[in-house]
Amino acid sequence: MEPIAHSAADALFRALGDPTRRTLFERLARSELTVRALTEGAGISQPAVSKHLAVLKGAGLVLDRPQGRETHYRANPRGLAPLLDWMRLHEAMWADSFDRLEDLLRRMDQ
Amino acid sequence: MEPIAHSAADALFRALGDPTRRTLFERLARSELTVRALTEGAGISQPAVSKHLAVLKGAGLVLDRPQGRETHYRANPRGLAPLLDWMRLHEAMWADSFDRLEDLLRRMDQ
DNA sequence: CCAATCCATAACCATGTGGTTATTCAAATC
DNA sequence: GATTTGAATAACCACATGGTTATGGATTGG
Repeated sequence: MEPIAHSAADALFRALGDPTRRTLFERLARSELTVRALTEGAGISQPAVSKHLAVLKGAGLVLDRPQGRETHYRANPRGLAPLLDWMRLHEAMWADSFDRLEDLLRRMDQ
Repeated sequence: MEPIAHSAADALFRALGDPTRRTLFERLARSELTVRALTEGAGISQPAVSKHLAVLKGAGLVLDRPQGRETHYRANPRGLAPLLDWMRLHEAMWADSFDRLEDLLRRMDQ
């Protein structure tokens, strides 16, 4: 249920604001993993992991690939694009540091 | 549920995750404003604005300049640096994924 | 076919968060 | 000096959030 129209950046910031969730995302950025594999070492229960994954998926940060009874998750390479878009709005505040990321964004948009 | 390692990126993501707070930050990125000026047009009470400003200040996103009975706030030009650092940390990761994909496509072409 | 496994969902609980109004203190203004 | 004004703090409240255990549906394996 979404009574208010949140921007894409909203969902991204909120999703990444939780350290546990950000850790899950970082693990998925390295390799595709099942929920089972993610649960091991996460320090929380499997349902908690599933809920975090649902949030990450809702923010467009991860993609899921159901295969039989297990679900494989991986990072969405373009998931961070809206975050880069938002940061570009404030480019003036740190323009000198922005060039490399801007270049990356261009490559991701291909 | 005791997140021990609270990184700077944590505070940034959490602070920017709230749309009201991000709007305040964006206004301050344009010009320095008093709490009074920020409250007008924010749609919330003055104490609510003050609390948001305290969060933004805690995240290093804004700086305050008390002057007499009013306090002027402005965006901290270096406030977004940790966020940029976090993205740079993952830049290599994205690039790797991207390179692997390019590599795969190249091999398929032959 | 039956049992075990993987994952999502439901139901619940404690704490955090964002808002309010009331209050206080310092500083302008009269 | 008295009053008004700006901003932070306190006290409180409703709801969101992140965790748990319990459950169920689908799939795999013996």
